[in-house]
Amino acid sequence: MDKAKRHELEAKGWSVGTVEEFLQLTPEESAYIELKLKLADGLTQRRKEQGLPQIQLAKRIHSSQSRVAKMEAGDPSVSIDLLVKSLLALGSSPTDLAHLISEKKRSKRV
Amino acid sequence: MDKAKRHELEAKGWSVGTVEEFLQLTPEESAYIELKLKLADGLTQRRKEQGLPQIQLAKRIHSSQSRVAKMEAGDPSVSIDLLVKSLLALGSSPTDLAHLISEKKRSKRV
DNA sequence: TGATAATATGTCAGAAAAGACATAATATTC
DNA sequence: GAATATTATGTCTTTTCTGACATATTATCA
Repeated sequence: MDKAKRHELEAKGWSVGTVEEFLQLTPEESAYIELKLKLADGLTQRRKEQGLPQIQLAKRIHSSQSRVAKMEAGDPSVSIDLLVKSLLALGSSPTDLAHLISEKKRSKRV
Repeated sequence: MDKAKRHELEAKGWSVGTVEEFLQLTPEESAYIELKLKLADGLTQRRKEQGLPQIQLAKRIHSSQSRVAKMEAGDPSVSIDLLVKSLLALGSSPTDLAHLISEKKRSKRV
């Protein structure tokens, strides 16, 4: 957010902070969530590279389309374990995972 | 294992292979297990660096000494999630985790 | 547009992982 | 080598995660 926008909002009585602040997350909690989101994004990326719909990936990992959707959304109900297993099933190497993890956050298109 | 040793064992009727072969693990399964062991080793390493006994780490992450022991042993009953959360609690950054993951296996002292 | 494919969301029973406790096995120190 | 600290193992109960299903929402394209 740029300074002008922040000041405009604050002038209108909004308190502007990070999502982390808003949700009262500890640094570890937000690090954990960001990690998960990086893996989630990586999964979507890899799946699309291989031209697979979620249902196909689901079959490959013996899961369901809905769970794949939740994985890619970084839903709280999915574990890092499942994400890692899925990435491995798509052919990611440990090094690939390391890259995903240390990568900068990719911003969402608007 | 060196060639001489292998031949010696095979001469005696042993079939020599990898643990992976022995346990009939798929590549993804063994990649998953190796990943877990790397995190487990990293955890032990970090904990000792900070001079903490397992019970102390346990308290910090609101868990128990026995679970920490199982984590460090890479026990099947512990998830990657828990390992990651513990590493984060010890101050590891995402980059640190990435390093752990892409590191070569450390051999056990004999 | 309407038809169809792809994704997202909500729910639930069963499976997996969690913390906790007791206790066994090792290290460490005196 | 006894005393103590640390780590490992086994087994409970409870909590969390999973796959599956139904269904809603959103893209894609004829």
